[in-house]
Amino acid sequence: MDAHQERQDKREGFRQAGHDPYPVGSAWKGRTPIATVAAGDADADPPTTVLVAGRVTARRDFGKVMFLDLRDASGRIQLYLQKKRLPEDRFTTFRDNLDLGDFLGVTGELGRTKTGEITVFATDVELLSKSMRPLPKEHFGLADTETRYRQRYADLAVNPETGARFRARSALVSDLRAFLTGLDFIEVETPTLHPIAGGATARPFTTHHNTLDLQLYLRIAPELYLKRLLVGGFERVFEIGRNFRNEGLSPKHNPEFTMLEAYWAYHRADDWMAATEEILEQLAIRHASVARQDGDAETSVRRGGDRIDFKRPFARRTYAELVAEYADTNIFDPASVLAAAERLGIEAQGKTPEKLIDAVFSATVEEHLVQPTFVTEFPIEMCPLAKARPEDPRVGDRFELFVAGMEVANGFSELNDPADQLARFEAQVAVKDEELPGEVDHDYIRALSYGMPPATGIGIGVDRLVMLMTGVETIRDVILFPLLRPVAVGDDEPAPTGTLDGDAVGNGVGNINGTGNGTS
RNA sequence: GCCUCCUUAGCUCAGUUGGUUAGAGCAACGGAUUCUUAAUCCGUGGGUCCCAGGUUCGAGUCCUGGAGGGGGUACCA
Repeated sequence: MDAHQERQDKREGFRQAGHDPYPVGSAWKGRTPIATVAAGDADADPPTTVLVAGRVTARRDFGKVMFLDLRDASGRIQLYLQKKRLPEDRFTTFRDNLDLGDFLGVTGELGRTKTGEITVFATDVELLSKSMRPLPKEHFGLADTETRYRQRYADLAVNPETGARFRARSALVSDLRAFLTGLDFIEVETPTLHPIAGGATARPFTTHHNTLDLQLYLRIAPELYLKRLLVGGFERVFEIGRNFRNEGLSPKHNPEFTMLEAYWAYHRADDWMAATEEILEQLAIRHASVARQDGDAETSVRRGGDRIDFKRPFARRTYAELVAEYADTNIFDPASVLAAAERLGIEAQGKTPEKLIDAVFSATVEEHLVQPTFVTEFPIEMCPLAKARPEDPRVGDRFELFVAGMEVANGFSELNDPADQLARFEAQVAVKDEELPGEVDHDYIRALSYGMPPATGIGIGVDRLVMLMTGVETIRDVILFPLLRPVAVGDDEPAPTGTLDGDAVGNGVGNINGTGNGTS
């Protein structure tokens, strides 16, 4: 008999004893979080009565008495079940049919065991949900990376550091939002279904809308919509949302990822650099403690063998001087760039000049940008949506922030000259590259032609930021359900058969038409 | 896409130059046990060694192909 059959028998055992294995359980709505109970007065006389609920994660059985560990989102507490303190037959039913992983609701008195441990001495216990599959053993954890990603629920259930990392992510995103709203930015939501995939260079996912018989793209960036809002008079806007790029997977890339984009009228790229280093320094102080060791500065994180310090100000280096330093190349001299590509074994054939420069930069400079560094003054050809710098029109008024060799943010002074923008769009379309838009976004040009105030915009890769702050080296560790190739899953829990009004069927058939909880 | 490494019980892992019936801990099952906490003690069951071929007297182990995953690389503002 396999483990699943044993649990089916136990579930039936609960039913036979009059316990619904899947009750609505609302009596525990008023339960106290376990951490709060555990911090309560265990020595009160008379003892405090408490209600707790959670998952059973350990069991120590003494025949007529039983210790359980109960865990909820806030923490863990020990339960003490004793036959004579519980209602008739309750102890026997639970002793015989309880499994690790089951959810219980418990009423009890807060007290201490002989060893002094704060414990809930149960006076009543209810099964709140039966677990039909053994969780990985808590003590050994779940180490297999594939299982942790495919079955994140199991990873979260047994590996506390996983849950902690995603709570840190949530808190960090809240802070990002609070920082911007504190500067009077307003948060907006723009379309993710785009008729033209613009605002970045990337291969898009395609999809189709039936009623309009329309080919659509999942957005590769929200940029062009957010700037339309600048035209409309929103002077400070931001969006936090998902972008989709149909490209390879790597420790730094997931096909869908979270981007913060923010646009700030009457400011220029320099202003975003200053604001960004302030934000990141604060985030490091507040959310990166798990990535630090004793004695590290409060603004620093560890990554591999490196200690990265987010203390302001960050380094500022121009693109040209970095390429000169690490590749001994003059980016403004095509012959010099070509020679560098040859030295580095980069295939120049079929690459536009700016792509070739970028390839040289990636191969030689990126790995050296470990400490937070703003790279500035990108060649203007690499900035199709940015203004040129008035001091040197060969370069855009643009920066990228690199940390640990990763691009974390990208910002510039936004091009608002409609004629210039149209010319650059037309040049992109002429290249006929899968990663460039296939047609000019004339509506965007029309918007610009109404007049867009001078402004600066920034995009921050939220997943990568969370990686840095939580000290992990793969993006899959900060995305709850990273993309994996699907595999067939066996069905070991057949739907109940027989009469539909039998007790064993319960309420399971009420939703068979597929109406979920969503609004419609 | 290419290179490379990994895949053994529910989980974490052993498994020698190819050699008897593939092991351990935890989990599970039966029993004992009224203060344990990785409880303890006695006993039991549990395997598509990722899949399919091949070599061999004999394959978890060697070879070929495939699948899934990790890393690298390519691609990637």
